[in-house]
Amino acid sequence: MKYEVYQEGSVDKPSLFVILTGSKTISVDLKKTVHTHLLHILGLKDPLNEFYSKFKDDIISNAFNCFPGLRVIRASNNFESLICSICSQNTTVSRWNQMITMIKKCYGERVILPDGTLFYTFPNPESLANASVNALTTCQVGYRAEYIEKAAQMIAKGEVELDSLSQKCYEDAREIILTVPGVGPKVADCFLLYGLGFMKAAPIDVWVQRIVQTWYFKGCNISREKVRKFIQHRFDNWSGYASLYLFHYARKVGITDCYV
DNA sequence: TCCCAGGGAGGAT
DNA sequence: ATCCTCCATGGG
Repeated sequence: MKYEVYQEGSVDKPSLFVILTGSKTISVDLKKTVHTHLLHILGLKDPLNEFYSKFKDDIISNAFNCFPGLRVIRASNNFESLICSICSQNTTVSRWNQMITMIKKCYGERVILPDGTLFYTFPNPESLANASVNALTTCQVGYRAEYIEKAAQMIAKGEVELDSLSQKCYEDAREIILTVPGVGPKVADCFLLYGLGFMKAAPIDVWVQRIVQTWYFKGCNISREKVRKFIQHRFDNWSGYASLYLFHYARKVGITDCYV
């Protein structure tokens, strides 16, 4: 008896499937395993109250109040997490969702649940490694097609072992994943946080950078690398959470009227 | 038409 | 190390 967890849909319509294969009866042990896995990927074990009480400056406190209970959702599959992170660069969330949906439809496995629900799994590294850049472009991924193909080939060949990265320290894992085409500082930290669960990872995108510059550095221009170091020095193992809350807060209140 | 979107690579300085 | 330009694509 085995189980697999699939996260589906979009930010607006998230859904989650647990697929059990094997015998018809579900053992108590399996129930426990699935339960534990779900607690983990939904971040339900993360002690948010510790986070909220530990950091109380005006900015982060406002973010807490805006999104109480917001959690870091872990990916259930490392390869999917890597490709999704690569796709997220320089685009909008809606187009990002669109890209992933297309990739799954074109290269994933079609699954129909007993209740009739239809969805597609995320393709394995081999499937994407064998896809031509030209064919990938039909998934509306633009210039990222080349990144996706090369990254998939690296993983398929075993040149980078994603699963073994979680055994290493954050810095070593980061250095290795940065060698993958299409993976820069921000994409690397997305994968390290949401894929591998390194809570020290802090993805610094345009929003987090501008917000940190405005709120913590009086509007001075700070490089993304320095912003990352600042976040990690300040929030340590809560850096991933800090960047998540700052990101959503920045987008909610905008960048001009941040002193609320 | 121009600019931006949860950036990265390659090059020049 | 830091700064530039280009990359494909859709929406404002």
